[in-house]
Formats: sequence, C-alpha cells, structure tokens
Amino acid sequence: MGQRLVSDALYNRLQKLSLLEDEDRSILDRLLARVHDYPVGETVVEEGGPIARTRLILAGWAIRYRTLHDGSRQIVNFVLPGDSIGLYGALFPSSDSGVELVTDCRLAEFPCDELIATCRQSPRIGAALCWIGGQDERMLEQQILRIGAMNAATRISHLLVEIHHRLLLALQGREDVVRIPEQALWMPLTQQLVGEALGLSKVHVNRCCRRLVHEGLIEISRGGLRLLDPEGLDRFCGGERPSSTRASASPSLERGLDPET
Amino acid sequence: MGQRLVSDALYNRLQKLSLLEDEDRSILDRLLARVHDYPVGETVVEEGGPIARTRLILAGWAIRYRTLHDGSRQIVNFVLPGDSIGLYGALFPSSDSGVELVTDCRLAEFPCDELIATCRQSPRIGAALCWIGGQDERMLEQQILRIGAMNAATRISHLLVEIHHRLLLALQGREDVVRIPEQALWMPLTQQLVGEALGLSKVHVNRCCRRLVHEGLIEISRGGLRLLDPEGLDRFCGGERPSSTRASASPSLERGLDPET
DNA sequence: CGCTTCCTTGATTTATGTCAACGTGCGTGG
DNA sequence: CCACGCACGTTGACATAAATCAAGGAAGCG
Repeated sequence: MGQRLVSDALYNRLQKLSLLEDEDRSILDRLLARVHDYPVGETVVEEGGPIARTRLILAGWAIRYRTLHDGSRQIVNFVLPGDSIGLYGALFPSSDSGVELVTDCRLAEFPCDELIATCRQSPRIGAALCWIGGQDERMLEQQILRIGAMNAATRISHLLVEIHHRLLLALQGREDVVRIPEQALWMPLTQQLVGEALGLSKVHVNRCCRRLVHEGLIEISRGGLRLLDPEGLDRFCGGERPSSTRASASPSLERGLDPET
Repeated sequence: MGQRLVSDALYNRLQKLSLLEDEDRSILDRLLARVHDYPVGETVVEEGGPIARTRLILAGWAIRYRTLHDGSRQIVNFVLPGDSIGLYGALFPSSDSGVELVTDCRLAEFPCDELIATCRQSPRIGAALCWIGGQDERMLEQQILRIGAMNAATRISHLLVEIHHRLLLALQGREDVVRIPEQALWMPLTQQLVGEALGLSKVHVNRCCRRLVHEGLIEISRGGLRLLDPEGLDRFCGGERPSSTRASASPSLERGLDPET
C-alpha cells in the first residue's frame, strides 16, 4: 500500500470496509486521476439539470440543495472530502438537487458511464460504491431525524457532531495517520448555511449558537465556526445514536465478490 | 412477457427502466419466490438490529422509523408495494432504522447474500437495484424538503401527492393495465402517523386535515384517508417539483451491462 | 358492554419566524 | 489610500405557527 496521490479521504473511508485489493486501488487511482479545481460559489450541478459526470471531492466543502417556488433554499446535505457527487449519474437523466461549492474545491471527475465499466471490471469496487451510497442514505435519515424531531439547539449540535464524525473518518480513518490537526475542527459553516440546512431562520440560529458559545462548546468566527468540545456537543444533543459507519465483515460477501468463484 | 405471479409492483416500477431481459425476470422470479405474510404491527426490522434478510413488499404498507431518547418516533419513510427493505443488508451489519408494518403485509424474503450472487449473475439486475436505491434516496430528499422548508398544511398535501404518485407507478406502471380502481386512492394513514412522519403534533395534523377536507381535497375516515382530488392537492402545495422517476435511456448504459461485451 | 384507538375541538403556552437596525471585517475599485 | 458595498454576525421588539393540555365523541373489537 504505497502513498496515495489523490483521494486519501475516500481511501480512508473505504479502509473501514477492508474489501478492496491492491488491484482495485490502482483501478480507482486511474479512474480518479482527472483532477480539477473550482472556486467558491461554483454551481457544479444544476437543479433539475443533467448529470454529465461523476465527481469525488478531494478537498473542500459543498452543499446539495433544492430551491422552493418561494425562493427559499433547503440544504439537503453537506458534501465533504471523500463524498461523491452524481454517483448514480448513469442511471438517472437529471438531478433533483443542485450542488454548490461553499469553499474552493478540488474534485476528481469522470464520465458517469465509466463507473459502469469499472464496476464490471471489479465487482469489489461496485460493492464499495454501493456501501458509500448506503452511507449517503443514512446521512439523509439523520437529517430527517434532526429536522423532524429535534428542537433548534439540539438540531445544531447534532449536525455539528455528525459532520465532525464524518471529517474524522475521512481525515484519519487509518490507524497509522497522525492525530488530527487543530485545523480539522474548523468548519466553513455560516449561520445562514446552518439555517438553510436545518429549517431555521438565521436569527434563531444565531441565538442558539450564542448559547453554545456561552457553554464553551463552539467558537464563532467570520464565515465559520470551530468545535471546542465535540463530546460536550454530543452530550448536549442527548447523544442520539449516530449512523453506524461500520461495514459488514461478512466472509460470504467477500466470497461472493471473488472473481474466481 | 407472461403473467407475473409475484411482485407486480416491482415489475411495474422496473418497466420504466426498460433494462431487464426476460432472462433477468426469471432470475428475479426465483429470487422472490419465497413469500410470507405478516400481521399489522409486526416489527420486521429492529432499530439497531441486524439485517438478516432482504425483503420486497408485495402488498401492504410499512414505515421506516427511528426512536429518540425522549420516546418520540420519527417516521423516515413510508414503504409501499414494490419497495425494498434491507436492500443494503449485505453491506451493513445493522440497521439504523426500524421497520414496522402499518397494515397486514405480504413480503418476499431472501438472505441478503443472495443478492450479491444475483448481481454477479446479472449485472442488469444489479443496475436495476441501484436504480431503486437511488429512488429511495430521492424520496428521503423530498422528505427533507417537506419537513425543512414547508408549513404544516403544505407538508401534508405534498406527502399525499408523493405517495399517490408512487402508488400509481407501482400499481399501473404498464400501459396495458386497466385504470386504477377507486380503492387505490385509499391510504391507511392515521393522523398520528402523518404527524410522526412530518414532525407535527397529531392535534395540528388534525386541524390541517380538516381544512383539506373542507376544500374537498381529501376525505377522512376511521384509520385512514382518501384522496379526492390529487391535482387539487398538487396545486395546494404549490406543485413543488416531485422527484423525477424517469430513468436514463443511455444506450451506453445498456452496452456497458451487456454480458457479451 | 367496556376497552381501545382514532378523531375532534377549545384554551393556552411556547418555540421560532419576521422585521428592523446596527456593527464589523473584508474585498474592490476609484 | 479611501470609500463604498457586501456578507456575516448580533440584538431587540413583536408576530405567529405549532405544541401542549384537556376533554369528549365515535367507531371498532373482544
């Protein structure tokens, strides 16, 4: 397992699945070799527009959102390093939601069709991507839980805990990686964005955030915030069970995917 | 294309994808041959429990839900005929959400692992199931949109419109099927359930429903409701774009999945 | 018959939204 | 360099959607 040039975040995540062979990694490396940089604010996918390419976030943050007729915008999900955009592009003619970058981003891009070919070539990669897709679905579930059943302050802390959790997985999934640097706790989340994600007005988000600041859980600065006490935040939102990210260690799964079978 | 003994709803949905060959259908038929009946209230999947089998709903309604520490329950999604339960069972050791039947149900069941083998056998079936999975994700998106960005009455009508839409797809997807019977518009949705799904108190759900009744859009009866005017409901919630259910007609997709390639 | 589940309605409370105003840092263009 | 605009954060006063509390009715069911 040599040094990875790109998509460390993805490999860190996939490590949990421990399904891929070296061969698969080189296939993935080739698939993800086409890297592009984009500036903040770029709309990578239009709402209702076609999905030309599948992308992987190598660095930066994005949002998936939908706009209502009254002009309000609902953020469906935050897209972090190691997350994919348009994973199902080959199967759907258009995207219901749009994707917009909230920081400068580095993306790996390739035509959707190539994913099909890659999965044919290595069923293990196919399974790994389904696993990623299943995690996406679980994150949406979490979001529904937050918005549907929690009050404002709890929603916010719960969201922060989830994102923190995801960042840890993406950034230090492997045991041999050094401890996460201070910077990792910084999040480019404006209160506006938090409001759009959680169905709250920015004014109310502000008031709740001030409370979290007052309790020493977070720190607010221009254009973002910093987690000071992740465990405290977790306690604050009642430690609602986060989505499990463990993979099935089923030996029959590996056998089933073994090409020699 | 002979008469289907089971899972008409699934075939109706898959028809939109027009990807499967007769051969695939007989494979699926064999996979789905194991049918079981369960009574109302049965908990098919425990929250946080293992996912022993993958299931397909042949008839009846279920809910996917999660329970919070304070005892409140959030319904994540309604599971209708043609929908799957535990599709990713082979990839995850446990289920975040539980599944409970809200009517008597007839389910097709098989061990999760068999799905892997089936996908190896027919990549077209694999693609079709990913397509189903992608639709599930889109439904969750819709749910987030409702809960996060709409007011109570709009949420309710939007939910009803979506379910109506899904039922139509499952029940009459094929052109050659007779018009949908009156019964199809009946839904076993108590106001309690609607509240748990949309993050509203049952009292408030009741008041909003009464309004919809007053406008002649729905009819309420013991243990459920009936859609009288789907188009009216759609207008009521501002006709927010429903999730597109069209499949990609990409010829390269079919080529990519062709075993002869 | 009594129990349970579901629907219904009124009175009151509360969480959150709206409106409005102001501060502040930051980039940009003159 | 300054001046301006802009995006973001902050705060107060007020409005309102929705929750809560409470009580009762009506249909199914054992």
